[in-house]
Amino acid sequence: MALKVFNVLGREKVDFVPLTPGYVNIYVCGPTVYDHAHLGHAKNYVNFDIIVRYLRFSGLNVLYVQNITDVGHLLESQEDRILKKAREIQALPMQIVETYARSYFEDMDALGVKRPDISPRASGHIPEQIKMIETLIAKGNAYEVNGSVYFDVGSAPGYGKLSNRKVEQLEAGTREVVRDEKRSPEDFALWKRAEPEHILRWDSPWGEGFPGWHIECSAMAKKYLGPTFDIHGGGIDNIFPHNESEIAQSECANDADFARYWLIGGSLTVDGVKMSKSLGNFITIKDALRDYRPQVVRMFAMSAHYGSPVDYSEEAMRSANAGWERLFGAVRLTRSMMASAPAGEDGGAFRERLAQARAEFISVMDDDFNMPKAVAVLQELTRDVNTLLNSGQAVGRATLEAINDTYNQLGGDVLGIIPAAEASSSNGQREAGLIQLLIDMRKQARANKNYAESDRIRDELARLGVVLEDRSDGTVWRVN
RNA sequence: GGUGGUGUGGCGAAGUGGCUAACGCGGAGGUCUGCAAAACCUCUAUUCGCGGGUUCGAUUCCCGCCACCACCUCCA
Repeated sequence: MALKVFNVLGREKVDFVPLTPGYVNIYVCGPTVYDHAHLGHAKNYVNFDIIVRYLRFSGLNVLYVQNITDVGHLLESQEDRILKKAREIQALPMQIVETYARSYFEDMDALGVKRPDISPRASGHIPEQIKMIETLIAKGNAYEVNGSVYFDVGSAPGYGKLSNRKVEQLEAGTREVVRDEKRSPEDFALWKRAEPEHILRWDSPWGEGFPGWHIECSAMAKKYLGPTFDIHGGGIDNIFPHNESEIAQSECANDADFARYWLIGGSLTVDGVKMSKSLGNFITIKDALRDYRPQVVRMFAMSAHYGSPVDYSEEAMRSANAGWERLFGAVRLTRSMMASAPAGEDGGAFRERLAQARAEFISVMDDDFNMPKAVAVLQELTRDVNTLLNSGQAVGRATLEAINDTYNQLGGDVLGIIPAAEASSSNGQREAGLIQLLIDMRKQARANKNYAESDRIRDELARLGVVLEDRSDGTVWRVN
């Protein structure tokens, strides 16, 4: 395969060559679970979901690890985010973590984001983190002060290579307490001494404390993917200091390259400003899913290249919705025609069109996962599908099935925007029967030119969310 | 101040050294329909932030400038 990716480490588009042919190890920075996930998370994780789905579609064996951060993030005030939340609602820290970790998975499941193969938690990997910190101290890359351990940035020659920062350019840290202890302002914490009021604490060789934020990803990536692995993903807002620090720690501790390819996703913005928990300008995934189908949120998430920002607005969501409706309308029509289509009949010409769409789709996805263009390929195909299906000529079942398969694979398996045909329940069958009865009654009314009655049936059904469309070969319905 | 990124039609957005600058949304007109809806067709950027340069030719390469965003402090 000829997959190319834009490697942020080096800032150029390069051929993607897995470390082990046929296998891809990928690590993506996961959320800190102290609140419900918002659309910014949705964009990022949908993007990486599609990347993983496409790698698998390409025949690669993917091991996908995404952490859950449940300890270690400090606020400006030196408070732990999770502890702060716990105090606010009078709950144990691990209750908070559990609540929002579940919420996160609920949201991702709802969005059709496939679960990572491994979702390790920082709090469950304290020994691994301690061990890595000990290694760093032993090798002279870290030092202990008053029960805390800091990474000596000056000892890591490559520090800054991902974000193109030089240590001397960095603004000095502003945290008084931290600054006093650190040898250099740019050094960062690997382990923090726990003050008496700090509930989340573990024993360590340096006394009771808790791990710094960056070390978890280094320790867990190493545990599950090895010292060197293929892809590290994350959001642009974590490129510095988090990702940069991960690299420094891991490469110093392991004497090996860390991730070989860095794929960094652009932020979701609102009115041009980043959507974030701290700014409070966020829309939760749960809220968004009350108004839009998960497939529409996915369409929105891939309206720009994964590395670019996407701006949220009602208009953008409506646009994504309308675009999705057009695509799915063709799929729905294909499926409904399959039920009554004549068997046999090859439809050779259209098979070629489908093969062309598939080839184009692969070609654009191979080019650094160009999702907007992949959607465009499906939109162009949809024009031809609609033309065929509305041409009035009989289309054989084999052709319809080939069309359906193409949508299922490219739009369904890879992009996750075409839901599989749902098996109808007995309730569903009863509903379909009742609607068909009304359609038959309306047909009779129309035959009698009793349009007042036929329009009444159509309007009443529309009020219930059932839309009727008259085609030359009969009336079809759909639930809006 | 430093670093990274972006600037393409009413909106979102892809893209390329030169064929008609994708695709979607929106808008206008048309076909079809009892009317709709859906679909399809046509139209909707002589132009790609601004100024130079390289070139036979640049939106695409180079330089400068302007604007916006992100990061440098917690955030995917």
